[in-house]
Amino acid sequence: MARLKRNNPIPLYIQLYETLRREIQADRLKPDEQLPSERELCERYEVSRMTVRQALVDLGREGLVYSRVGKGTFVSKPKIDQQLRTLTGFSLEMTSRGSAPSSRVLEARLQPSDAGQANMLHIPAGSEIVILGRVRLADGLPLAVETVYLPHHLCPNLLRHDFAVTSLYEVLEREYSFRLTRAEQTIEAALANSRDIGLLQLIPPAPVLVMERLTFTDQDVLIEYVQSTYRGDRYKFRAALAPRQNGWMAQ
Amino acid sequence: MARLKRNNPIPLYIQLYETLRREIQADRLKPDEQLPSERELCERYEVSRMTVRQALVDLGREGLVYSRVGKGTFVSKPKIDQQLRTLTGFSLEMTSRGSAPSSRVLEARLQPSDAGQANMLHIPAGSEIVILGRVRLADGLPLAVETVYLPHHLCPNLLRHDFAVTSLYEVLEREYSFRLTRAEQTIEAALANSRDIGLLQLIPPAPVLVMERLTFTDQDVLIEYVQSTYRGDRYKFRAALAPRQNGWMAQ
DNA sequence: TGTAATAACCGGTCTAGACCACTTCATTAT
DNA sequence: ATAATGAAGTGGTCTAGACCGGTTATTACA
Repeated sequence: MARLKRNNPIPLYIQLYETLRREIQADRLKPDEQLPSERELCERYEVSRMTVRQALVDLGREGLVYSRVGKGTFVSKPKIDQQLRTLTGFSLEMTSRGSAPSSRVLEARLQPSDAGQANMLHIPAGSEIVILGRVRLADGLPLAVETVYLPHHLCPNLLRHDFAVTSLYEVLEREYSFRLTRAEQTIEAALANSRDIGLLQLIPPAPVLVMERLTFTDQDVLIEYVQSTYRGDRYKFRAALAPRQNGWMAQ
Repeated sequence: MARLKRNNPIPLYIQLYETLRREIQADRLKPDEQLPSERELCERYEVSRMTVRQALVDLGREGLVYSRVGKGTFVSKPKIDQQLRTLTGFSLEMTSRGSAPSSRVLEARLQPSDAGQANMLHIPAGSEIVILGRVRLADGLPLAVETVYLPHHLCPNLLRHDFAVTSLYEVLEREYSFRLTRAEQTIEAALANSRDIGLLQLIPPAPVLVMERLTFTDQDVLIEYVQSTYRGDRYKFRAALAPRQNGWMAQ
């Protein structure tokens, strides 16, 4: 059992949160299995109960665990649809719902940014950006067309990866050590244009979901602008809404 | 200044949360105005700092306030687009973005539920449901077609209100004392059908956003099923996504 | 007068307890 | 055998402190 590191810039409750999350996502803790009680976790990890609760509360807010007074805390069943409140990439999302993700790269290049792109990414006009265009497939069927714009100076040499088989988010996290922590996303309906129709094998007129996303790192650095077009007949967004959490550990 | 009630089933941190929320929503605390410091709130309300923080954390999670280390906690600027994470009705949402909401009632009646409706609302098949169909307008222009299904036994005499001018959520909260606290919502793209085209004054083929929502009370009672069709050219959903709160109060 | 050190204050994290209501289960009394 | 009881364990809430690093205004020095 891993010990938590003291005198570390990473707070103890986040270390514990990530420890437990790894146990759950690696399936070492099965759905509906009971976690150690809060007081047991205190002893094992040598922290106070408030610290344990901060970790459990965060896990509960993300739907990974649920708690019952008098009984205990348990691992939740895995969710299927994309949870809007959770920031995941396409690959992770498809994997988690049991589909095999793949990609066909349409373009992967550098170019100087025009005024609009520079404004969107909060960089000086003319500075180089990485453009990555892909068709995203689930179980071999085209599901979305996605174009990502990144400031080149934040991720030099990004394009040496083959993004037909590699997850962009994994590279950004592992190789460049960016922690992607926040995003602003909009969703609207549109009619598929001729490009979408060809790439997604649609029959016009076809409705599509157009998703735009600005993703930020934990340092609040804007790292990507994504525009995705999803097939309207195959994709649905799901969100759990709550005007206030009823206590810390609602759900 | 109101005092918090002790020996009350409502936790102190929720009482404080609601006190501060009322101050903000009544505009007695203006955007970017600084709140009293955590230690000041401790003294004023005679609670410990952890309790104050639970209230502030909840306010922060909803975007009503934001905090800066070394500076203080401040009231956020009001948001414009619909925040997916926040549960609001159409009327409140339009008001908050500066549009005048109105409605045209298409149907308002009772009928026995069929199998599908009963299943959706978790009630016995054949028990009565209230059906309320409306065109929702913003500044006089049709924006959405909405049909709400409610179990009749939860809201008897609901239909004596004129829902052309009355907000359904306000009636449910004020008259029937339901606290609407949680919803499951899905969003997808579709082509407008002939009914939508007529009611929303669209020119075919036109894309629409179809939103479905199940709303629950604080007692976890399912109180409504809503299906809404929004004009794709006039409406956009916006969401702030976070994979984990970076600390409790990540803005 | 300008600047550097300092003290006061801020939110973020953490501790080591406490009491409560609820659940479960073993023990006891009927 | 069954029912009532009570103890043990659980999460939910709360207290009264503590230390840390970031921010800011003041103060003292050059």
